[in-house]
Amino acid sequence: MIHADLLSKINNDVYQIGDFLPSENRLAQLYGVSRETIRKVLNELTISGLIQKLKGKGSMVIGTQRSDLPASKLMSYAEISQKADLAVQTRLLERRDAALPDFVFDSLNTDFRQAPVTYLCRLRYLDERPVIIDRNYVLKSVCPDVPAGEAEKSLFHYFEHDCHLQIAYAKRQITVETATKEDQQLLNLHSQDVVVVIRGVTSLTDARVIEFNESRHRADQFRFVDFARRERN
Amino acid sequence: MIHADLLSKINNDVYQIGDFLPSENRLAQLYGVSRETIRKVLNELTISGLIQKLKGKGSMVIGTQRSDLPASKLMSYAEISQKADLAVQTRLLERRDAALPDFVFDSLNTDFRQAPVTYLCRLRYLDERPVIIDRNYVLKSVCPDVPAGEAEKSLFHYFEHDCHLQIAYAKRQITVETATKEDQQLLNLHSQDVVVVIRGVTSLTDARVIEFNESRHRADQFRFVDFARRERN
DNA sequence: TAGTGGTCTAGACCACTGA
DNA sequence: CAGTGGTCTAGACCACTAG
Repeated sequence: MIHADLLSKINNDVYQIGDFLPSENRLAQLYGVSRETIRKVLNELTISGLIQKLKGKGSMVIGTQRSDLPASKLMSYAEISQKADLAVQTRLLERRDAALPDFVFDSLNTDFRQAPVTYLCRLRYLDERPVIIDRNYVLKSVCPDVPAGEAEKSLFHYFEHDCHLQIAYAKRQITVETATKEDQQLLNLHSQDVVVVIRGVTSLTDARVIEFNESRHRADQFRFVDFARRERN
Repeated sequence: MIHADLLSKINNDVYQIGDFLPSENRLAQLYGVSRETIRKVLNELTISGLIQKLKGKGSMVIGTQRSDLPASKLMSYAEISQKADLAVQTRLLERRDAALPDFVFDSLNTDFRQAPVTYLCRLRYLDERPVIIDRNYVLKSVCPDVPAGEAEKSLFHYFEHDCHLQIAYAKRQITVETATKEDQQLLNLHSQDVVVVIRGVTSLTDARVIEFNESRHRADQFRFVDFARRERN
């Protein structure tokens, strides 16, 4: 893959921040493809915040993946941990069949009222300390069951490799809320502390919803990195 | 613009969530362009989270802009307020020449140590209540001056329309921190309260940095909406 | 089978940068 | 001026979906 090759060259400083990539025509020659094909790859790198194209000059490297790791990408906790090289642990606290509690999420998703789900509650540790409470509501209509063993590893991995379901996108919302009794207990917080709450819906490539989730983070451990491009009008 | 036209049709429910757009070939006919041109537009809508393409079936509408307005887009506060139709006010608290305080931002940007900037501190009100403290450090080398009048309106508007500088992208980081004395005073908080802090760097289309900024939000008013797509491997 | 999106091509013309 | 990226085209072949 051309994308993967350029990506690794950027991440490994073959092309450093501030450098220009070879021109589109040159890259087309080098990889033996047409210029439009190269442009599609460069476009992806642009969106990811790795390069900036300068008209008449070339494509300049402006970032790497390793520099802002725990980014806003759609990655599972397991994947992020692995990339970030952190000492991480997951403990499954609860796993049971349930109905989707309709008060938990936006009123918008009325289609899923009382839908049967597998409810998972997991506690994430960083350096032996609990930092995140993860709750997942996996729709049984899409994924009938989630083995306890898999839940302790990676949900995404289970969906994609064992169930052959392709995760495509997610909508998430970040807010800050006062810690509940349960938050305090599980994350070792005090009554006046707050947690960062991320609620979201995850969907597949065929646009079916597969799960709703809520992630409650210790505020002092929370960090969210974002890259945004301006809409050009 | 084809992009704008499809966008407005999605936002105005001409194509509703769950509907399929006309096929790529049909759209190419309708707009009198080639299919590849249509595909580029649909690709942008896909990235924005408005449609999902289903192989062999078509492009389904999965979201609108109005449904998740204050998104992770790169927009100024003035622009977001306008779109969201909020009763908003901005008060300029301070504006002076300064040197970029090197302790404020990542150690990475060493190029800018002690660079001359225009420092702005603004307080944002929502429904008469102060909710955000915005600090900007505008590089004088790129934008020599920022009139007080413009600062009270929109910085982005001033950059783009008066200075003819094109904003291209920004890197931002969200954290939660305990409120400083100044936070408490300006945002009417108590000593044990926290604020959501967004720090960022804004760059132009020619990859020059134009400003650093820090945005301190009342935690109870903070909300961040994100759409993320899974990298396909 | 016909229709859909996924990918790629070879070529054209433009606007912009820099020497 | 030559070289760069920006945009668009007309056509090809593929894999997938549905009837």
